This record gives sequence, C-alpha cells and structure tokens, in this order.
Amino acid sequence: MTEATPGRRGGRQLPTADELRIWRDFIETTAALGSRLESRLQGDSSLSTGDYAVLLALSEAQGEAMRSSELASHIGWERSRLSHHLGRMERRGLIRRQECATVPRGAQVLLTTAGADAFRGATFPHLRAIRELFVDALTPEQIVAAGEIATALKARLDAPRTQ
Amino acid sequence: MTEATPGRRGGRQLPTADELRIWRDFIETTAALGSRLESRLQGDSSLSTGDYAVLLALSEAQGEAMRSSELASHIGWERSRLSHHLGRMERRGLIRRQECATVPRGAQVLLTTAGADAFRGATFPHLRAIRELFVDALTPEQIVAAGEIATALKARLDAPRTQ
DNA sequence: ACCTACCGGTTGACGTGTCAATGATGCTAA
DNA sequence: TTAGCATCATTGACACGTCAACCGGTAGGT
Repeated sequence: MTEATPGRRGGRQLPTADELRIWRDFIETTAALGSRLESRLQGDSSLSTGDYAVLLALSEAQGEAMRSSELASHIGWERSRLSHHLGRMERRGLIRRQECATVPRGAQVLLTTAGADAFRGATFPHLRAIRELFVDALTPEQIVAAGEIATALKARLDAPRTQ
Repeated sequence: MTEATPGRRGGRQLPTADELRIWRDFIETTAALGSRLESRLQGDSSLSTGDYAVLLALSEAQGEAMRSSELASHIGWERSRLSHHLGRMERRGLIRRQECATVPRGAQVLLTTAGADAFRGATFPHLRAIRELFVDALTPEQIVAAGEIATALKARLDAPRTQ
C-alpha cells in the first residue's frame, strides 16, 4: 500500500534526517527501557530477564518441566544460548536437569522449589515495573500504536526477501 | 492528563492481559530489530553497532579526536564500557589512544585511517538497512507515532521519582 | 552390516556489558 | 605540608550472547 508507487518513497535509498533522528530515539530508548527493566528485576529479585523467561515457561508447563529444545523454541532462544543459561541457573539451584525417559537423548529441565519461589517473588514487582515504565508512560492510543508498530516491524523482520 | 483520575486507570497495579501482550511484542520485536541491524552491519563491514557509534562520533569531531570521557558522555556510555571497547578497537587498529597534552590524566582517542575507512565503508549499507527494516516497514504516520512513543518512554525513564 | 546424515545437546572461544576496585593526578582545607 | 577528596581512566571478575565445533545416538540407504 505504502509501497505502491516506487516514484517518491521507494526511490530513495537512505533515510531522511528526520527519519534517522526518530530511528535513533526509538532504538536507544527501547534499549534503555529494556535495561531499566532488567536492573529493576535484578534489584527486586536477583533474577535476570532471561531467568524470568525460563522460569515463566517452566511454571506454566505441566509438571513444571520441559524438554530442553522444546523450552528453547517456546521462548525463542537458540539451543546453545539456553544450554549456557541453564548451566548458570543450575549452579544457582533454580532448575535441575535430568535425562528424559521417553525421548532418547532428550534432557528434561525441572523447576526446583527454590526456582518456583524465586519466580513467585519476582512476578509482582516485575509486572508493576512494566506498568510504571511502559503502560503508564503512554496514552491508551499510544499503546495500541505501539502494538501495531511492533506487528509491522516483526512482519518485516520475518519477511524472507529483505533478509 | 491520562493520570487525572486515579479511579479507573491509576488504581490498577498490574497491566492487563492485552497490555502485557503488547508489551511483549514491543520489547521482543525492538530487541530483534536491534540484533538484526547488528548482524547486518557485522556482515557488511565487520563492525558492531558499538564500533559504529564510536567511529561516528570521532568522524564528526574536529581533528577526528576526542577525550575519552567526552566521547563517553557524547554517546551515552559508562566510562568503563568505553574503556573496554576502545581496548578491543585499538587491537583491531580502528583507533589509537594517546595522552592528552591539554588535560592532565586525559586520554585522547584518535581515529586511524583504517578506522575512517571502515566507517566510510559501513555508513551506506547501515543506513540502507535502517531504511529497509525500520522506515520502509512503517507508514509515515507510524514513524511519527514511533517518535512520540520514544519521547514519552524516554521522559518516563528520565523522571526521577519513578526511578 | 556399514556408511552417512541428521538430531539434540554441550562445549570453547570470543565479543560485549556491568559492577566494584584500583591507580594516578590535581584541588582544597586543616 | 600533609591529609583527604574528587576526577579520569583502567582493570578484573563475572554474566550474557553468538558462532562453530563437537559428541552420542538414531535412522536410511546401499
């Protein structure tokens, strides 16, 4: 729709100065928002957002357990990243790993009671921080717009041709 | 304005399910956009976005040189982070460091010719990637909205009380 | 039976980021 | 003068992410 006429808009190769200024504001602010959330979570619960994502997925799984690669695809991580992270979480006693009986070569990831406790303690302050720093910072219309922008950006990222 | 009546909106402590879904889409997509830009830049020029930020600042400085802490505050980094990064960039020959004549204990950061070349080679593909993945993915109205959202989020992040 | 190819998971190397501690230097006040 | 004290920059320890290599095992084809 926006790309119907390659004459004006599609012909340009580079962003304008205004577009570039908005781009920088946008990417830097969202990155800063992410790190602020990260450090709030860290201070409130000694968990990273990565820890939180893993614990959330395990909490919602039946038996509070999942196969490793299943967990990886559920939270959208590479297997290697998850393996490293699980190693660190295991050292801190948040999860356990054991061989999977049903699937050969599969590894079950189990929530420990310490992990479940940490997750429960982290949830409320984390959601409150999301509300303070994101929801309350925007008007309802802006929240809707943010959702639409995310959808549009995601569609472009997932599009095969543009790489 | 939005916060005038604590009855409906200000009274709630936690985000709604819809708000939370938008939050996740938003933060995950912007993070993915950042990493895609990162890997595009890496592939096109063997520079990271951190390298690019440093080289951009130095290119625009008179004499293609800046004092270290000046550079740090210009691109919004902690001095420690910059010091580590400059060490890696120096190993790759992109910059040089030397004692500053004017300021005692100050360190001048200088662009090398290799650094300037790398920056020149990286600029065009980087800006093109920004256009493809951000500008072209959004309607003009969405770009404006993205700028306003970034401004609102930044204002909240900078507000002292909410921390 | 054997070779190959894939699959699930781990590991190592390295770049990156934060935090806290450490020099090195100049300023200021007892 | 000397005892703090702030400032500029670096360093070390550690968490985190990606990439490529690896390992053990199952499955298919010959």
